[in-house]
Amino acid sequence: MRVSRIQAEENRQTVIDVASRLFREHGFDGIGLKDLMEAAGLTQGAFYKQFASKDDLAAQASERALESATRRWSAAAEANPTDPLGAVIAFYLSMGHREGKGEGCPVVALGSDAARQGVDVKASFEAGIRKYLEMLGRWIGEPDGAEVAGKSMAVLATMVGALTLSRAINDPKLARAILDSAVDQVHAAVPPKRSRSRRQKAPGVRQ
Amino acid sequence: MRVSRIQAEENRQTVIDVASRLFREHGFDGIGLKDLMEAAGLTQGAFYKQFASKDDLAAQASERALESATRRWSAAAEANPTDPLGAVIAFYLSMGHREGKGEGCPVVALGSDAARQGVDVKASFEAGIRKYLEMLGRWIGEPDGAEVAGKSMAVLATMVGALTLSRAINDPKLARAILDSAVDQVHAAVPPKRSRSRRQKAPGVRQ
DNA sequence: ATTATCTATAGATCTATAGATAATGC
DNA sequence: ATTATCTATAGATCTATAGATAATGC
Repeated sequence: MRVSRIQAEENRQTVIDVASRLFREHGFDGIGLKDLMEAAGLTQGAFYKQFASKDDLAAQASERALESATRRWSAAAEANPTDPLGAVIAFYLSMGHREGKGEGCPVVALGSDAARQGVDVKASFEAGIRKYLEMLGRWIGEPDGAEVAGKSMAVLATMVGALTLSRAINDPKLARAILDSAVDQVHAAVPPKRSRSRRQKAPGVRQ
Repeated sequence: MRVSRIQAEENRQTVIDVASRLFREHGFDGIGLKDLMEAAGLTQGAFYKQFASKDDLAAQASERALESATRRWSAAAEANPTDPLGAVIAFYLSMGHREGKGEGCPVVALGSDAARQGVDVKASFEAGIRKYLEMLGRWIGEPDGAEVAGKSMAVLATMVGALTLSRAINDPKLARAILDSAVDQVHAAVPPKRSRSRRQKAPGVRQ
C-alpha cells in the first residue's frame, strides 16, 4: 500500500487542491476529513502522515486558494493589457463569479470563516490580500503615485463587499444590481487612463 | 418543570438573542445546540418545542441580528442628525467593530456562511440588506434622486468588504489602513451636504 | 528497514427524538 | 389535560490515533 515519495508528494498536493475547493464551497467546518480525503482519492487514515491537523490543512489550502485567485487576476490582466483593471473587475463582479464559489475568490467564500481561525490561516489570507493590493496598485498607479495604496484598498473592499452581498441574498436581480453598482463605483474612483490626469486635477474631487 | 406561556415565549426570545450573538462569533457550524441552549439558561432537550430545526433557528437568529444591526444604524444616525452617514461610517469602519464580531454587522460576521445556507437564512439577510440600502439611500439622496440606489449599493459594498478584509488578516496596521481607505472612498463618493451640489456639477466626475 | 496508506477504532460531539416530570391553564 | 422543560439516548459524524499491510528505498 505504500507509494513512492514522488507519488506521496503528488497526493499531498492533490489533497491541498481539493481542500482549497471544498473549503470554499462548504466552509472549514462544513466538510470533514473523511470526505476531503475521499475526494482526493485516499482514505482518512492517510491524512495525518501529510498534515499535522485540520487547522494545518486549512492554512495550506487557504494559501493555495489565494495563489490560484491571484494567478487568475494575472491571467485576466495579461489577456487585456490595455485595461487590466477593467478585465479583472469584469470577471470578479460577475454573476458567474457569484455562482462559482469553489473556484472563486477565497476572501469572499471564506472571509467570515477566516476571521474565526488562528494566525496561520489569517497569515495565508493576509499574504494573498497584499498580493491583490500590489496588483491593483500597479494598475491604478499614477505618475505622482500619491494615495495609490489607499485607493487600491478601497477598490478591493468594494469588490469583496459586492460579491459577498450578492451571495448572501436570494434575488438575482438585486445581486446583479449590486455587482453593477460596484463596477460603476470602481470606474468612477479609478478613471480610465486616457482622461485620468485631467480628472485628477478637477477641484473638490478627493481621492 | 413546565413554565408559563409568557415565560416560555420569553425563553424563546432569549434563545434567538443568544443565537444571534453566538452564531456571529462562531458561525452556524461552529456552535452546537447544547451550547446555545445552555447559554440561554436551558437544556438541549427544550430546543425542539421552540424551533423546528437548527436551520429554523439560524434563519430567525439571522433576522434578529440584522434587526439589531439596522437599529444600531438608526441610533447612530439619530444621535448625529447633521451627518447621519458620517456617524454610521465612523462606527462601522472602526477597529472596535473589527474586534466586536458578536455584536457587529451580521453580513460580515456570517456573510460567507449565509451564502451556503438555504432560502430562509438568505431571506433574512436580504431583508436586512434592503433595510441598510434604504437608510443609505435616505442619507445619500439628492434633489434629483438619480443613481441614489446604485450609490447606496456601492457604499454598502465598500463598508462590508473593508470590514471583512480587516478581520481576515493578522496585522492591525493594515486592518486600520483598509478601514480608513474605505472611509475616504465613501466620503469621496458621497460628498458632504454643504458642497454636494457644487461637486456634482464638476465636469468629468461620475457618480 | 522504512514508510505511505489502509482498516479499525477511541472518544468526543452533533442533531434530533423519546419518555418522565411537574407546573400551568382550563 | 396540557405542555415546557428535563434527563437520557439513538444514530450519525467528527478529529485523531493505533496497528496492519505492502511497496519503496537503502
